[in-house]
Order: sequence, then structure tokens, then C-alpha cells
Amino acid sequence: MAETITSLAAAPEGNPEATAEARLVGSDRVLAVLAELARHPDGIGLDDMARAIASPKSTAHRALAALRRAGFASQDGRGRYVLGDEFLRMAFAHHEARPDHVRVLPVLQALCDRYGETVHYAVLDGTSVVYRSKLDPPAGAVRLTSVVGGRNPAHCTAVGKALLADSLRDENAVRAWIGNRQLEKPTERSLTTAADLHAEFVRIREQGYSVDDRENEPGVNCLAVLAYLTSPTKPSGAVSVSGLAYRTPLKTLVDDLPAIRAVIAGPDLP
Amino acid sequence: MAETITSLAAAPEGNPEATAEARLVGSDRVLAVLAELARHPDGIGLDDMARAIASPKSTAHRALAALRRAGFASQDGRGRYVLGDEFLRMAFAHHEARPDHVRVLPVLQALCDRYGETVHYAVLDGTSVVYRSKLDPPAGAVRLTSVVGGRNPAHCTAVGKALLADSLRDENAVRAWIGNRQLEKPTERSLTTAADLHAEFVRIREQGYSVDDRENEPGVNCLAVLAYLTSPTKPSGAVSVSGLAYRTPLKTLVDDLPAIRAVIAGPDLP
DNA sequence: ATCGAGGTTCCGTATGATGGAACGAGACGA
DNA sequence: TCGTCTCGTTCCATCATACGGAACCTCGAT
Repeated sequence: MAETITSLAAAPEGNPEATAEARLVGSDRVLAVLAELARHPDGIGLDDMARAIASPKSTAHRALAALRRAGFASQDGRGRYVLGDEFLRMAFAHHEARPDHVRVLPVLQALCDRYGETVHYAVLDGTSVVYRSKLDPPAGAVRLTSVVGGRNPAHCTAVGKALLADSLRDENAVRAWIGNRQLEKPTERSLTTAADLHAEFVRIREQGYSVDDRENEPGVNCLAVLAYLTSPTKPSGAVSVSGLAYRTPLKTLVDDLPAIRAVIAGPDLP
Repeated sequence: MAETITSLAAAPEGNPEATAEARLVGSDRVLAVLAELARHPDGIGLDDMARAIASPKSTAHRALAALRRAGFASQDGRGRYVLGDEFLRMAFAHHEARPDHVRVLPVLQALCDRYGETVHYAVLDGTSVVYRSKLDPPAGAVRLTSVVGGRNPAHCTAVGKALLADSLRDENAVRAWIGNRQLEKPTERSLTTAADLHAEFVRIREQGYSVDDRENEPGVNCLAVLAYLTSPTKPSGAVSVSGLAYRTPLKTLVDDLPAIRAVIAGPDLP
């Protein structure tokens, strides 16, 4: 059970071993230790930690002591260091109290209920989308690997395209947004040229919704519509329903669009 | 919608405003800033932050710069500081990869599905229990306020009593565990004397499960059984199903105990 | 009993943190 | 349009604090 689809929303991915950046000092190093700690869900030894941050043991030890003092790190029975409970409490409590989150949660719940698929709320950040809220279906045997705070390229996700379509109104804007990057092409169906994207954005603006038909992940499709959480004119982000293509074909979602709109424009949103 | 029951698992609760501890220095202060940041889901201004950590603006600013460098803090449109996406990503990704969590998740899902109530996995830490995993029912109009990493007094929760019953085998042990504390009594029904608790623990050992009949939160009850995630003899924690008394009476859960046991002892657990 | 692999502590040095004060930018009212 | 107020940002001389090599414990394994 709980088969996994890889990397809908992978991490920025620091170098696997040894965060080999320029030597960090002071509190920067402490924060690097914290990040390294987070990368090791089953704990990490002091030596490995020292190696990971390219510092002597005593320095790593001092940093870990500071983290322990703050409740962000603790030690399991055998001395291995793990992220502290207090750290997780902070993060979860903070997330659940975020204004965005509390605003969209009812909507996400309704949508998740209706389709039994994973739903997201995401915002645009430069060239990628950041997932701000996520709800998994209760009984889903397949779980997407997206994570709150995780990212995906904007141009091949439904949420990203919905948001881009709103802000890039002509092909020049699209071209400017692309700049001189080579757009990633995670699947065969991803759009990667300014022309294709502009055409897509035009369609999206006409339709009022955006789809990702296996453009980001094979076998996964997605329907997204804009969400106006903070302003009635400028969308703050977008809400999406992601389905496994064989279980919830796009057509199902598109046909049901009025219901989705109703939920999103519901009494809970302005 | 989304009515809330107060404080099943409240935070350790730092002083509301002004973390008035002895003056912190260096990285300790940076971590204090991080914690303060987490306490303000809708952002905090530089001045308020400086006040909260009892330091001049420039010091707070330097700390925030370090956090921004690490991706743990960012600024919204108007310069207010909020926790960074990367921070949340770290926390969520870490939690979902924790060995304990991945082991119990299937069990929690099955139980959550079956009863449509919130389920927890928690471990004992001294005099309180710490929630390590939590699953909310999809359609729950009422949400418990428990949070991953949150705590509750062990002696008035089903999970806590189940774990204490396993480790405190006679009344002297119970007395020693209590020490000279005055046990909290969140509701009228909470047990707070060594004698009462010992009797309860005997019953729990005989029955093989533990209940919390509105002892921690009015109107909320709970049934818990031990979970052996790491060792076949020493329980690593306990799994509980928390119901609203009027919706899922304890009797329902107790009557269904064989099914619960079956789920917990399922193919996924040793 | 011995060894080895960690985690922990010590302490002189110099490097980076400190915080008061001045600066800049955006918001608001006149 | 112009002041002015608020709030984030930058500067810099002083000195406290982090640095890290090496010695020290404490287990568990041989």
C-alpha cells in the first residue's frame, strides 16, 4: 500500500552529502546544521554532522547544543541527533494558523471530499509554484509526493499556468518571463516554447480554468482555477485538483467545472 | 464550519508578548527570532521583533538576514517578515519521512477511514505525551486542535495512560512518577491521585486497551492501544481514536475493539 | 580487560557579533 | 506636491563570543 509517484514537488535538493558551500560562520552554520538535521529523518551522528558542514566536531557540537537549548534538536536513546518535537510543533502550528491556509482549507476539504483526489493551494514565486496547502484523500492508495513548501516549475503545472496566464497577457511578456532559460520538459507533453505557452494562456483566459494533462508527471493530471484570497482583482494563488489519469480523467473534472467553481467561489471566499 | 475545540494539545506557550528570558546572544538569539517568527503566522514587523527579543533593531535585522539566507524567513510585499517556504518544506518533508510516521500511517488511515474521527500516534516523554502523527477525518466539521509535536498531560489522555500503565507496574512506581507535582485536572473526570491512577492502570493492563472518557477535554473521548513499532516487547508509543462523545460514543469503539486490534496488529506492524 | 567509536569538554586566540546612530523609502495627510 | 512619520536598512568602532585542535569520557564490542 502507499505506492509513491516520484517528485511532484521535489526539494531544491542540496548536495546529497556535504553541503559544500563556502565556509559558514556563526549563526549561519547553526542554521545549516538545522537544515542538515531535517535532511535526516532517522537521525544523524555528530561525526557525520561535522563532516556535512565541513567543520570540526566541537563546532558541530556547539551548534547542536544551541539547537537543543531552543528545543529544535534532541537526541534519541543512542546519542544520535534528531529534529526536536518543538520544531515540528512550531512548523505545524504555524502552518495551520496561516491566514491563507485557514481561508482555503474549507474549499480544499470540499473538493477533496468530492473527488477523492489530492488537492492543492499554491502560489507563484518567480519561475516556480510553491505549494502552500495540501490535502490528501483519506483512502488514497497512491500518494503524491508534493509537500507543503515544495516547488514545481510553473510552466508545466495547472496552478502555475493559471497564475501565469493571469499575469503574462501577451507573447512578449511570456518571452520576457522565460528570459534565456531553457524551460524544463518533465514529460513529453510539457509546453516549452513562448508561442505554445502564449497560446495556452490565451485559452486559459478564455476558459477561466487551466489544466495540466500529464505535463508535469506521467499519469497525473490536474485542473486549477484562480483563488482571490486577498484581493478581488489580483489572484493570490490557485487551487487545483490533481487526479491520477486512469482514475479521474480530466474530462470528469472539466465536466464538473461549475460545481468546482461553486465550491471555490463559495461563502468562504469573497 | 470548522468549529474548534480548545487545546487538545496546547503549545508549551512561551510568554505571549516578549520572550523575556535572560538576554540571549549569538545563534541562540537567531533561534529565538525563528521561534518568534513561527508564533506570528501573519507576519511580524522588524520593530516588534526587536522588542520581542529585547534587542536593538540592528541585531534583530542581522538575525533575520541570517534566516533569510537560509531560506527560513522571507518578506511579504510590505516588508513584514514571515517564515520561509523552505522552512515549512523542511519540516513537512522531514515529518513525512520519519520512520515512526511511515510505519503508523497505514494504520492511522485505516482507523480514520473506519470511524471518521481524528486518530493520533503519540509517545511518552516524561510527564506528558507528544503527538507524533495525526490524521483528521476528511469531512470533520469539528477539528481538534492537537498538532504534531504538541503535548498533553499523560495522566488524562488515553495514549498517556496506556503507556504509563505499561511502565508503572505498581502503586509505588505511580507515586514516584507523580513525585511532588500537583497533577492537572483539565476536567471533572480526570484522575489525579496515585491510588486512582494505579487502579486505572491495573484495569488497562487487564483489558489491554485504555480509554479517556472526557478526562482531558469536555465532550471528547478516546480509545488507545499500544503500538510496538521498534521492539516486540517495549511499546514505542500508542495509537488512539478520538471521538466526539455525542457522535462516536466510547461504547462504539470498545465494542469494535477486535477490529481496531486487527488493524493495528495488521500486516504492516510486527 | 582492551580497544575503538562516538559524544563531550577545555581554553587561548582572533573573528564576527553588538548596538547606537544615521540613512532611505514608502505611506499618509495637508 | 510637499512635508513628515513610520519602518526597514546600513555603517562602524569596540569587545564579547565563536572557533577548533586536542584531550577526555563513556559505552559497546571483541
